[in-house]
Amino acid sequence: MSIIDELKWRGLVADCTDAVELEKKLAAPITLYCGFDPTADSLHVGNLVPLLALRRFQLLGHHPIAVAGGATGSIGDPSGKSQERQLLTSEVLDHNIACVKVQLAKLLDFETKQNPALLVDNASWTAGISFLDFLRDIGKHFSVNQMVAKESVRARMEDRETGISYTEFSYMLLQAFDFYVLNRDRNCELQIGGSDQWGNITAGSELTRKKSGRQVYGLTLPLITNADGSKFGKTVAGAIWLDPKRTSVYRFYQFWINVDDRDVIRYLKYFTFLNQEEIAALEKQHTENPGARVAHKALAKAATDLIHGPEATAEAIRASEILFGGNLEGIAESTFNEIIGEVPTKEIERARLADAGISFLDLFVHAGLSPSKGQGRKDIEGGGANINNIREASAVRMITTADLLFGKHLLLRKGKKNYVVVTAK
RNA sequence: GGUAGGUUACCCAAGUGGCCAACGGGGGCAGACUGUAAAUCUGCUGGCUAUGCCUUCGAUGGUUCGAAUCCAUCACCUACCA
Repeated sequence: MSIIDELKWRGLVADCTDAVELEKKLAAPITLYCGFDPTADSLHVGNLVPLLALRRFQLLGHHPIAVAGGATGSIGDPSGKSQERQLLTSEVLDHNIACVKVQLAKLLDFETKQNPALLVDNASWTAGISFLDFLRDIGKHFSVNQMVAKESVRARMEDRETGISYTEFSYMLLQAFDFYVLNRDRNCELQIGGSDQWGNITAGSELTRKKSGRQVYGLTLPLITNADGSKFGKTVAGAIWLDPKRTSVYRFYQFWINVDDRDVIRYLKYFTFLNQEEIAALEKQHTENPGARVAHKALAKAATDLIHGPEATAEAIRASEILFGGNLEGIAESTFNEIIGEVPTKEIERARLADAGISFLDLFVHAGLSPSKGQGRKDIEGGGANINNIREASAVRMITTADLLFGKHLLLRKGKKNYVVVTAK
């Protein structure tokens, strides 16, 4: 199967330049790139689609280049942003790049002899260029009239309240320059990116054509949307990150388990490497018996595997089975220990549980399940609070050492899904 | 620079002297139903040492027994004019 067919059945082609020519070109291995700006010290699930797309290309023999945006990231892409952004300090930027590079490196194959992936930083070719040279060599090829017409710029120009700084306005030139340089130095002929990158990508292919007379291509991936209209990959607590220090493996796994029924098949296509037959089989099972959530489990397992590896995934699955598998009655200590470290854990001094103990309300707030005592009282009296998986509706019920599981732990829960283990020490 | 209007809780938005911790909607949290789903219905949605107390309606100062509401000054925003 060609890469284009592969992307098409997965619903991963939003737009591309000159589809016919591009398809011919892709019959033989080519070099392509995708940029990732280090806006934080971790990528999040939203970055996953283009990143996995690079890998899909690699699996079918093409040469992927992941570009860490040391230069572009220092400017800030106005695409899809309604507000001018705060510039990152160079220390933060350096830290972010270092972290993001590690994550990029995990999902691409740099070892293969055939078509090893490449990781470069665009700061390496922009750093040495003087402003004057850039204006003369690159700026000359851009028409401000056209730049202003691009959606990302126009939206900000029309919004008189926020406007757009000259810095962000120039972002497009830098990204276009990347494409030109990568084509010149590495014979890179295709750039992929999210659909919000369309303007930046076409700017790059035009610059390359004007400067080197070479035809290069662009392909954009769709913006992922949730069925209920909310933003993909964002929860109230914030983004779902790839870094386990920011989003625990358990929470990462749970994120996929909790995907809307209407989205799960689409996401299997977007976020896993399961093939057409495998996904069709899952779709069949999902349609026949959605309650079994076979597709959700497959999605969560595959996605978590990909990012965190099979071992951590197995632990997250096991913890999920224990917590959502029914009651904890007669559970073995070793089994219970499997959920520690997966769900958030809080410590409490053993002395506070001695004698009269601590009120359930105070314990609940201590565990961080409620932001304040007022809210905690409402949560508890509303019947949403559990200790050791038994509902406790009295805020003043005293919790003592007698409540400890295995003489050590308390399992608190708010609602159906929010667990915290409180450990006495 | 002139004139008019605005600034209320996470967001939108009522309230124009006491009944206001502040209507309503969205969002969020929780409960019921279910499948750790969707839809629906219900409750909650400033804090506390809690039948009461404290802080909050752009900022500061004032009038009043009493202010989100009236007055003054300042800041910011919007519209029209220059």
